[in-house]
Amino acid sequence: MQLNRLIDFHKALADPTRLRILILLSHSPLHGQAIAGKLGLKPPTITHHMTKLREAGLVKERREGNTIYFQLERRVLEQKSFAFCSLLKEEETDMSKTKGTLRTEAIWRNFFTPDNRLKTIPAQRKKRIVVLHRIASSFNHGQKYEEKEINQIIQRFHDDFATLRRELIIHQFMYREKGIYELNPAEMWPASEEREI
Amino acid sequence: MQLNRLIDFHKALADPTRLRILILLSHSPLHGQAIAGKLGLKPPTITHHMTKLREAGLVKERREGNTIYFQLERRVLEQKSFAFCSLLKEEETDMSKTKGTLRTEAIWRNFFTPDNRLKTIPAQRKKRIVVLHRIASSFNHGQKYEEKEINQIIQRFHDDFATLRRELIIHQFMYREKGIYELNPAEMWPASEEREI
DNA sequence: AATCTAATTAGATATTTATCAAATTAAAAG
DNA sequence: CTTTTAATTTGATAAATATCTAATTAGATT
Repeated sequence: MQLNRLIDFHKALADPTRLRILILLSHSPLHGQAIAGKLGLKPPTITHHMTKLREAGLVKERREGNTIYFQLERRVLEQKSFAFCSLLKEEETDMSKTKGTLRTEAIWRNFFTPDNRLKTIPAQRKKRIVVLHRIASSFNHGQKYEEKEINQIIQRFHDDFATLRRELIIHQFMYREKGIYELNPAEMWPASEEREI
Repeated sequence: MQLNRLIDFHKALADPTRLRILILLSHSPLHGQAIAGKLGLKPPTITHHMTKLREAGLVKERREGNTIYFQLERRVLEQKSFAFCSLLKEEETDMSKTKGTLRTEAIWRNFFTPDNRLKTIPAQRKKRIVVLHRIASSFNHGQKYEEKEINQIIQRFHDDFATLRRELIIHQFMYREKGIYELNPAEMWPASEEREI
């Protein structure tokens, strides 16, 4: 499991001293004693923290003569910041693959072609919701979309993107603000089946 | 300082048990005993962890009869995941507002050590101007300096104070009159910048 | 070779924290 | 009002960890 890497990353950011170190390094690279000086700590303490930051991949170092400069790895920071969110998303799609109920699958078979096109928009509300679920899942949580992009993506399923777009809003899969669309959190999505709890 | 909130957030994600809880909740809301069962832990332990997750804003709860369902707050998770990156970016733009553009910072990183020494005198005129800017800024407008003082101050940056002093004059950062030096008004200083990216 | 400097390691201490068993509380159901 | 049930609080324990001083190491410089 690579959960451990994730934990080490979050542990690295779970300490005030280390956050302050990273903030300092965001201005410019620094060597150990400079950091110690600015934070009012002793060099061994800095070594301790730099070890953890290094293990998390958040800093790299270069030697210059006798002194070692530490330097922030911004890209790693950004990648790992979202790692857990991504993991949850994977889990989610895995789940819906294995857990999609028979009933749902039947609806899919009826309304989607094998290459993922929507044959017709279901008239019955419950079936329509199931279909909308699948369409909404092609968008990413947290990402903002312009109407053009929305239409494009919906059109991969069906040509009547206007109706489907409106349905996504009506049933709270997404919301619109000043022409920008974004997914609602999954908890706001309508349940497509009975509750399982 | 809202650093504490950030720390609490990362602490929340810095424990394997809590990550597993969040993964469970990403599938569906669950009540305490269910979580305890799935993880092979006792209810008090779950209470302990849910307290921390709640304080970090990562879960909310709803009561149903006697049992309490916990539910993941995806939006909060996504927002806070990037919070520290955003903070660093703000820091950075603050820096460049007060101290110069990104390009300037790159030059600084290349030519100055972290403790403000000039590694080498840039050969390229534009870069030299940027460097001279920083050195000239250590003098006060309106104050008169003797050559000895000038040398001393420049020497804090680089041992070749003669060259740098001459450059400061040539590029009109300062002028000399009867052995007395003084800064020119800032409007006479050469522009160090082309444009920001 | 001898010395200097920055960094690291080792060892000690105090704080935090993950976990559990036992006791208690809160709310619903009888 | 009493009982039931899930959750919480309390108190204890073991593990992790942030910090320091003192000793050591790794590289440069003389």
